[in-house]
Amino acid sequence: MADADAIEILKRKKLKHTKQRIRVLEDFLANATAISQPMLEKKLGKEIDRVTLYRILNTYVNKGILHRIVDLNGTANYAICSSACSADQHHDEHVHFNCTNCYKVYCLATKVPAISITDGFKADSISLIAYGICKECN
Amino acid sequence: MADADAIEILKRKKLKHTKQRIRVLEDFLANATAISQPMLEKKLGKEIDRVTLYRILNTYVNKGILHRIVDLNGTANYAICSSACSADQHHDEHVHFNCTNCYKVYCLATKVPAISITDGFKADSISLIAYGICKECN
DNA sequence: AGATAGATGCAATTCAATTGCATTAATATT
DNA sequence: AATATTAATGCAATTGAATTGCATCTATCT
Repeated sequence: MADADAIEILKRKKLKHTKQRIRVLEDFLANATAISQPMLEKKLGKEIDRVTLYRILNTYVNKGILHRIVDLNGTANYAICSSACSADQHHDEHVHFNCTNCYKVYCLATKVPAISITDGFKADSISLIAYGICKECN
Repeated sequence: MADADAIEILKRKKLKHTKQRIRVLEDFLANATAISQPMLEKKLGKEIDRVTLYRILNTYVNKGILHRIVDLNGTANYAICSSACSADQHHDEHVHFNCTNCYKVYCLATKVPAISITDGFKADSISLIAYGICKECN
């Protein structure tokens, strides 16, 4: 069952495994696609309080379980990290696609290319988002 | 004077040159750096109504005068486009840097590398944002 | 089982952004 | 130059995402 996977991840990250955290994590494990907070909230209904959901998502981002993608509207979207991600560093980042029509965010297979950063700036992570029309809207 | 430049640009884009539009455009011409809507609003004080400012910024993005960079917080930042930008296409895009400490957005000299997009997706523009500690905060 | 540290839920609040509508200003027309 | 037309502005109200404080509850540790 998916429960086991979720609990396993929480243990590894030294997080208490509450009903709510398991519920959210399971959802991400079941769907490889990115989802926005508002959509996730709608999906969960009254299972989890809005504030709790925000806090869980933040915790997961900080622990390297989820990555956050801010879309065109400035709304946070979340997707599960590759196993290589840790609390300190988010590795192996891929390109995201943000549809200008339906606003959905996709994780593409394309990896973010290495870039050179101007002297004096210290980059921790890089986000590459392509904007356009997605497969579904085409 | 800067006024002339701003009016020239507005003419070229077939936009009415109102006092407010000139004021905003001048500001961007004088400062090559990106600025957020809230900061710009604070800077302008009561010179321009908040809603008008939002509308001017949107118009400028649509006409290819400014480009919009959504930062970590989901807040819109704006910077002047290269001369190559048009209403239809934003060309010649460069890498942006978003400081995780002061939240400022910088336009770096580095160009966004070409990437291959998964079949079925049609990318119109690409945004590459590096997150980390900026020159000032270091 | 009891202690304790941390997570949750609720109410209230902040802050960015948008909408509707009346007013005003800029261009076009005569 | 005055008027008509079209678009931009300003104000009030509203939406929607995200955050904070605080009381309550729950998972882990002893």
